[in-house]
Amino acid sequence: MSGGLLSSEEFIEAVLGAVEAIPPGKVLAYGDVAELICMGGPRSVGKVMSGHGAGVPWWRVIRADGSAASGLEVRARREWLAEGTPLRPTGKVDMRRARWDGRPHNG
DNA sequence: CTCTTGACGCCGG
DNA sequence: TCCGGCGCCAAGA
Repeated sequence: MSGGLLSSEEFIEAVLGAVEAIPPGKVLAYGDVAELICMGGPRSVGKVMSGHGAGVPWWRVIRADGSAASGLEVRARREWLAEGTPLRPTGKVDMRRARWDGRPHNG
């Protein structure tokens, strides 16, 4: 099954795995996810989220400026409020406080 | 191979 | 803060 090189499914699994690992109240930018899994780029991550993000906490993956994806602003805001994600007066996520460092919060 | 299109990112004005 | 421009990565026509 392995074509040798990275299959698209592996990339998809890597992205979804990283997203599931984000603790509640924290977020990652699309580019952060790409760096975390050392694969692809922000555009590619967005592509995966668009097609396979329904089963993971998609609201924890946002733009680098703290805003949610187009069409999902309202739903995302609801989730952010529900799990206590640090928000700015502008309605965007406070990236400075909410950005996940990538390490288990248990420590 | 070239052009266009995305749940993107950074810089300038 | 709002826009426009350019770069980046992958897929489709």
